[in-house]
Amino acid sequence: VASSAAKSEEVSDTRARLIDAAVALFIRNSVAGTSLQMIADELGVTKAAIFYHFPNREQLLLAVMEPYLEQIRETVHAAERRRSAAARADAMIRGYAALSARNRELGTVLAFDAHVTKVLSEHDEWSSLIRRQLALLVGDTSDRSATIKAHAVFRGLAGAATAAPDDMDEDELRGHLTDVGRRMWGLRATRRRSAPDPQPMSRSGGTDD
Amino acid sequence: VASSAAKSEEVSDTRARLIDAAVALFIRNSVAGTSLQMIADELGVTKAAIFYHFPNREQLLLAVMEPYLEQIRETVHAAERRRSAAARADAMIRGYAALSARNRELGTVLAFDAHVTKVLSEHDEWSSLIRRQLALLVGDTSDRSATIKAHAVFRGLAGAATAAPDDMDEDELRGHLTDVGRRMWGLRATRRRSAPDPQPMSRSGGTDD
Amino acid sequence: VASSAAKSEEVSDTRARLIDAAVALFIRNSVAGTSLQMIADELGVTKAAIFYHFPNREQLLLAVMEPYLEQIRETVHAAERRRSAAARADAMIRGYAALSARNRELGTVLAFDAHVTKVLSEHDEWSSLIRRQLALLVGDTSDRSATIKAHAVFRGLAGAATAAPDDMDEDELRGHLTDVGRRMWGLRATRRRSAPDPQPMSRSGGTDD
Amino acid sequence: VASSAAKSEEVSDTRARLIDAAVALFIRNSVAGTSLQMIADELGVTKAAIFYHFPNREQLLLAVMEPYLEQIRETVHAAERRRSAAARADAMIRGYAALSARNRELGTVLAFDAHVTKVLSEHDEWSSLIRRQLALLVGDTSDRSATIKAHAVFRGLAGAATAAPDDMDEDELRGHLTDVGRRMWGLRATRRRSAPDPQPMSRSGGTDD
DNA sequence: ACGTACGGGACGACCCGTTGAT
DNA sequence: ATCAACGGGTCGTCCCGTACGT
Repeated sequence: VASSAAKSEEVSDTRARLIDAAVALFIRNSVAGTSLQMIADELGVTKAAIFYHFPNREQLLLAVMEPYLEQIRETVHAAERRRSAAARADAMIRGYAALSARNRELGTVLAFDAHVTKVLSEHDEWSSLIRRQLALLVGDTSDRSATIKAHAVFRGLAGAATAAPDDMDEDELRGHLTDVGRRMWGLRATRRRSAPDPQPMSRSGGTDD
Repeated sequence: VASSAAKSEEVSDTRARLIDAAVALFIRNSVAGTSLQMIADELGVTKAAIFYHFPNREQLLLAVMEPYLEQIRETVHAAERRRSAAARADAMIRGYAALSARNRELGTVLAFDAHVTKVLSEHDEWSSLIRRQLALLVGDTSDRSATIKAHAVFRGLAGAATAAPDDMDEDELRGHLTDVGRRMWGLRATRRRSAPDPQPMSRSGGTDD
Repeated sequence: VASSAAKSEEVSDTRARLIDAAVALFIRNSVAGTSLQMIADELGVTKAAIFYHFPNREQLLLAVMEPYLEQIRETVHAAERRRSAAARADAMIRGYAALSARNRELGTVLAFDAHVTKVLSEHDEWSSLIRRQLALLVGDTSDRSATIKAHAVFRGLAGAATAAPDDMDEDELRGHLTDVGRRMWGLRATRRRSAPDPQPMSRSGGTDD
Repeated sequence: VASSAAKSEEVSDTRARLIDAAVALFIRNSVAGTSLQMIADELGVTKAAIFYHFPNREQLLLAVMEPYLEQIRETVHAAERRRSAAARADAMIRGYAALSARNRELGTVLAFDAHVTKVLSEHDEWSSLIRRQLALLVGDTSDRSATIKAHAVFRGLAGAATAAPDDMDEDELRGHLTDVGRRMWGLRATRRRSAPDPQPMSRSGGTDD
């Protein structure tokens, strides 16, 4: 059992390290600017090693995105369980802020890369996830400005995360992002860790406090 | 005179059409995903024709971005002439909203493409322009959240522009964007629900108050 | 052991055959006139195969030149060990004659090709080797004609080697070249008419006296 | 008449300047390393101007070589008029030395460039000229070493010319080259402008004294 | 006598992916 | 589980030459 476990750890070790190397290079050079050769070189292996663990380039990209998309999935699921539309929106904003704060660099790369967007749109599961994520803010009203505002929230939060100074920790960053996101959406902002806002608001806790 | 004018139109015709084709393809396939061969094919010419009009790929990209960057330059110049910090920030937000509304699709591509960002950072004039654009919002206060908020504004507005429905005209879109931008920045939003601008405007509005 | 040896022979086979093909084509078409496609076609492989064995065209060229440059290095080292200036000059002349006779065709190509000269001048090791080769004849006297004479020797010997009739063997050619070289330099010519060397030699003679 | 003369001067002016520019670039970058575009740029004209004056690249190359080949032709003609074989050889050596000294840089480029050699070999007039040039030294004897020596002379003299220090004037250089050439061929050298050799030798003056 | 605008075809350098051996 | 070796294709760049205008 021990040797088998050790073996399977080793087995998946290279796979995990390949993903890590890919992440690092995606951040440095963007997705399109990173070749399989560069990833292999980063680990000191050959390209063939990559093709052993992944059938092709796209599957490697998907594997890189998986943890990030999983976080989105959880956030969407949690938000969808809220009862009021306002609570759903607030949960989504807080969740997306937390998610962006947690994946400071990779998040921006994945959120804005054209190739990533295209790949996601071709996988039904992911594209429907994106739609549900949007629907949590927009609702099903045909408010002409809602879609625009919702996009502004998502792109704004994702884009702002990379701009954070290096010495700002994840919690503070998440606080700021939640703040901006709520304000964009028309909610009043709660200042975390500072003097709490006395005004009552649609309280719908979960990830905060 | 007529023939001369006709000639000079013809002369720059291919060059202009090359830029148009590049714009269209950049929007469809992103910058990195567009090869010179694709652009040439779009016009039914060979790659050699491209190299006659542009010394290399980067210069073609720069020519594509020029009009967009020129709009940014004008907006920054206009905003910098305001006296109070709040007026400068508001002018910048309104200007960027107008700019994003005017260049609905190309703007998003240029604003988020990693390769574009890199090319711009290598040209001193453009990189300093980007810095000034940011400084108009941030000022020189060392507010830890200001930079984050400013990035959220720019990325949010640029990202939201593409999401607008096709039948929404430029003015309405600009109104919505200005709205979100102002709210993000903590200013009160005016003129919601697309109340039409009463003031006459030279271009399609934005830099005046 | 046998299979391992056979394998390691096979392993470097294509690489060696690429160099051979390059040598043959360099002789026929000069260095500048030989493209990677031509070399690949000669072996029935694709350009990609070349790029697997060499990182770029220049490294292939360097690999082609290496054995030739190694011979120059040995000759220079041997000549520098002589005590008197006259002995050093004579050793260099005899060595260069032997070297030119041994590399009848490739030597001429490499010695005169402008691109080769440029590449060598960019590698410190090679350029200093060329300088030392020259210094062995010129010494550090400021004789105005010495440099000219030395160049005449090197270019003359290298250029004359290709002119040898096909049925002339290496030893006879070397004898003639040594002869001319010595006479150019003002030394008395010995062993004309191809009197065979009585001394035993490791390779095909040249650096011994 | 005056305007016509002025016109035809202007006419051929560009042609001559094109040749000069080509010569300068051939010296700097070798023949193969010089494109028509580079030549056009050097003069500030377009490639079309080149194609007006020369039907193609090869004809331009031929025009560049013409003056140089003309000098060879004269030298060969003069040498062929001598009666004894020794006199012909000496005349050829002196002539080639003078020629190499006069065309210090271009001579080396043309004498060693593989492409030039190939082009010359395709034009009967030039290839026969080269043969006659060689025959003047070799004679028609089938001396196995003669051809080799003759090549050494020509390549040696041409190659040595470029090595001359910049402050050495043409006359001195010619003297040195004549010296080496004669010594290679087995003749005793005459020191020009220095103390003349007292020994008698096959005197066959012409271009010297 | 020369410029404008372009075609057609190379070139070196990468790319992703596959095959067989170990 | 990994490597050596290679195919097939595309990229940006540069080449020579040409048609047409003035």
